[in-house]
Amino acid sequence: MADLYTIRQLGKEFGLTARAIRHYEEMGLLAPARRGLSRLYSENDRKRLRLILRGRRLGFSLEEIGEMLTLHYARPGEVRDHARSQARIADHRAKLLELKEDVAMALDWLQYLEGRLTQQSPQRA
Amino acid sequence: MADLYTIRQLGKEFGLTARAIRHYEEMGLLAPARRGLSRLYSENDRKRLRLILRGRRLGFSLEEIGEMLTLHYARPGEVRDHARSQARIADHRAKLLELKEDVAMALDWLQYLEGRLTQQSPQRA
DNA sequence: TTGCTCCTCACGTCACGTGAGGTGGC
DNA sequence: TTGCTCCTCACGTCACGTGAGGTGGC
Repeated sequence: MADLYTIRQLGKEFGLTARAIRHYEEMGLLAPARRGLSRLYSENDRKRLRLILRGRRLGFSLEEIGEMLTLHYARPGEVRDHARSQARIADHRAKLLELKEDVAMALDWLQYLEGRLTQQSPQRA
Repeated sequence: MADLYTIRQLGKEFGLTARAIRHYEEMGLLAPARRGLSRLYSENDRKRLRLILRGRRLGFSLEEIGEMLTLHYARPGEVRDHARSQARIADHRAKLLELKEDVAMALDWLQYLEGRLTQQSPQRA
């Protein structure tokens, strides 16, 4: 009935080891159901994992990601420290805007490196 | 005469500990001059450090960054494995384009979270 | 019973953080 | 001599990787 995933299935889908996924659980970012000792991940767990991985790629710590997940899954009325949440969002936005600049500059840099490589010293068979 | 920096000066400028900068040297990414036991960083060392930090923010390993620095500072004729270098550049470009998407999605997400926060449950003093 | 996947330790690794304890030149 | 900054170990931390050794259901 419900779409359920084993840890290896999720790992394969996202290119993770089972250990990594268990680590996110140890850190309080996931709380899958169990069938006996085995973990069973719901569609919602899968969505949380997707958010976790995006946060990691962007350079956020698991703690920061946990905060944002709590904010994301809380109903607006449940959010405790409103001012703090807004400040964290502002900080993260600032970091992302800098990262955006970094990405653009790095893409230009790769372009430059590639140009130098292909222009001169063509493969002499 | 020459613009020279101490390890703390560079650390302060880039928001790093001296330990971090020494670590990059241990990993072979920097090779500052010495005055006695103390390290002295040139303008070129400073530029290398800037590139190292951008690479780190973008999620590359120190080993990957080292490769790219070697490529960057080599004269085109000196580049050994041409095909490999182009492949690495292509891989990094692909990663950066995905990261660009991640940044855009995360910025939208923050917008959404902030909207939910400010719309409803206005601070009741 | 054999295979496969799951599990829980538990030590290793990468990129540093953080003192501990000591030296050097204005 | 006092302060400051530098140094070299060396152990700690975060986010996992990587076996070791064992269990469970098709």
